Amino acid sequence: MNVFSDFRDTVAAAVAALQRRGELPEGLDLERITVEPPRDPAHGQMATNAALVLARAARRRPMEIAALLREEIEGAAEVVEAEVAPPGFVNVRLSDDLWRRQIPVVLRAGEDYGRCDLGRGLRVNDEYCSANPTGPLHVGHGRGTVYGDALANLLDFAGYRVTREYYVNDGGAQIEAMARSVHHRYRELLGENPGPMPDGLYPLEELIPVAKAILERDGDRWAGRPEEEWLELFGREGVEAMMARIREDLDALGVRYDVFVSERELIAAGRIEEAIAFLETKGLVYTGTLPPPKGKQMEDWEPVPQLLFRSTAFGDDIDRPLRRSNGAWTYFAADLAYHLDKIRRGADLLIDVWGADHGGYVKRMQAAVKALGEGRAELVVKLCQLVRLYSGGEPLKMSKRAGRTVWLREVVEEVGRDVFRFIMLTRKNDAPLEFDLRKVVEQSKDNPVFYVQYAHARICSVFRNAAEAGIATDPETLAAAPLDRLRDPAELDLLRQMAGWPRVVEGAARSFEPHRIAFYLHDLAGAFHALWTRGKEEPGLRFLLAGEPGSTAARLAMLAAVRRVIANGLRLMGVKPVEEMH
RNA sequence: GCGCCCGUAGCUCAGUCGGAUAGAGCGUCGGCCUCCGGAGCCGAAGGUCAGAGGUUCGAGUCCUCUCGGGCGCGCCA
Repeated sequence: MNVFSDFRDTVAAAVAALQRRGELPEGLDLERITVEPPRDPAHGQMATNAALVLARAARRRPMEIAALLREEIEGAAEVVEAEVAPPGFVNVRLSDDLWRRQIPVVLRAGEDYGRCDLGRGLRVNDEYCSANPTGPLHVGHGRGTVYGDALANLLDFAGYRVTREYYVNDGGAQIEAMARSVHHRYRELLGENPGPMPDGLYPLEELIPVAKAILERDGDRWAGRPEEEWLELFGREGVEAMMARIREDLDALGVRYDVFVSERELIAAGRIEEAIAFLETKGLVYTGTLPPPKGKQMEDWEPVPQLLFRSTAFGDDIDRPLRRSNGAWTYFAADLAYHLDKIRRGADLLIDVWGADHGGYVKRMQAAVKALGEGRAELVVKLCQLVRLYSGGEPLKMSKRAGRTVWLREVVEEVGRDVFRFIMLTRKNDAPLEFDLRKVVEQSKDNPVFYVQYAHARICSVFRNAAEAGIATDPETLAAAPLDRLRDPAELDLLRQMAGWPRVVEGAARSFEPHRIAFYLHDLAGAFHALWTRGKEEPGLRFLLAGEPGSTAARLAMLAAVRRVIANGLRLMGVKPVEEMH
């Protein structure tokens, strides 16, 4: 299917041949054998460590095994040259033709080029963003949201069955706080002058329209009434309005979900009791008293017997409370119900994307999933570090106080969806990310998005020029192109980079690291830009050559394939490939 | 005090399942626009991979410890 997995088969065949000849023992562990393009081009285009890995079990010297492997591999198809390098690598040069033949492979596969079956249809539930419905999304939410969305694209492409999910925390104390905030605004609108927004409530301006809508519909009937009468209504109206706003924010980012799950509905359906009853049957729930946290001053700490989940049985540091002293369920209890719900809906792998400030929650949730899934479901938590926002080198403080928060949508509207998404994916999820608003819009040089998009646009430009010159660019012509005209090292280098795409997809999917796509595309674009500039110095290397229809067709086929790979990569990132730069 | 994450070039960061002489962008210095789009290309300088042990044929990568930074640490979500 791709050059790398094919060569892996070649190596495996060579090992098997040596086993038949009695040079290597049977029953070797081939798992640790790797096949990879060496960093140093002097080491060929493909290298394997097979001899090094097998030496111990085979009780032979690595160099001896390597020499034997070299003989076998040299006879294999597409291998031009194989050599042994100390301490026992076998380095291989593959035929130019093999690389050229990747062009029709790419063109035929089209949008599916790079798709693989790594996931084998495994059902993945990918939950990301899940911001509380108490306000619009801010910039900090954007990173996890883009990460989770790109990860979903990636895993889908790698053969997983992905559900994209948003957990709406519409049931906790924060909703009551929002309800009171709306009521406060309601009283303001009635001219009651209730004073400044009390601490712990939300001073967001975005809640004023919610209060206004209630006022217009219900008049002053909730004024001066006890909380029990209006709290739920105000909370529900607030959640509805904020979720509508959040959906707009998600739209602006180009993020779509399959499922929104409401915490309130789970609770109303008795799912918490269900989850806890299930754990009780396993003997994992008990009433006990937790020790005070060490090293942290807790003046008001009092020993309180609570209903606890025995998470220590699954690697957590302490057992975790399920009920508060006032009898209410903890957030963790609701999360048990929610994760049980995910498992029951049929997920083999759960992915939770959280902010780094939730790191302390990982162990207990993994313990919970182990207990609830009885070992059948796995929970992977990906923590996204903070986004440090700057403007022209000056840090922007993002405090919770009203007016200082930077809303996601403002930023997306300012820099554009594609730029925002790409930048969010230029860092590993567990590394902090610097985002400078002004640099990103003013200085495109600092912006890897444009570098990649420029490559795509330049290729499109070549095709526009070809069309103007009356050169055929239809798929049949490109498919019939004499690809052996592609002989320049820079051309072959570009083809080799391009052929690495399936390997990048696999690696990125395996490690849940969509950022690898961004770096790969940057490198691929680099190889293309380099070739482009060579054409300035050596006119014979230009893509469109008057009087040489064969070479022109071959180069157009190559460009079409490279453009395809760039487009596929950008698509997984959720970034639009552009045909022209402005 | 405990747990999790991080420490790689002046800055921001990559670094493949443990592979060979550690890379990119920005910044600095020097080159390339009669020519398919210069938002581009080529070159130079810049590194005790925080430190010390260990495992291994081989460690930026795995293990232990130390130092430094971030996040978190009953009944908040």
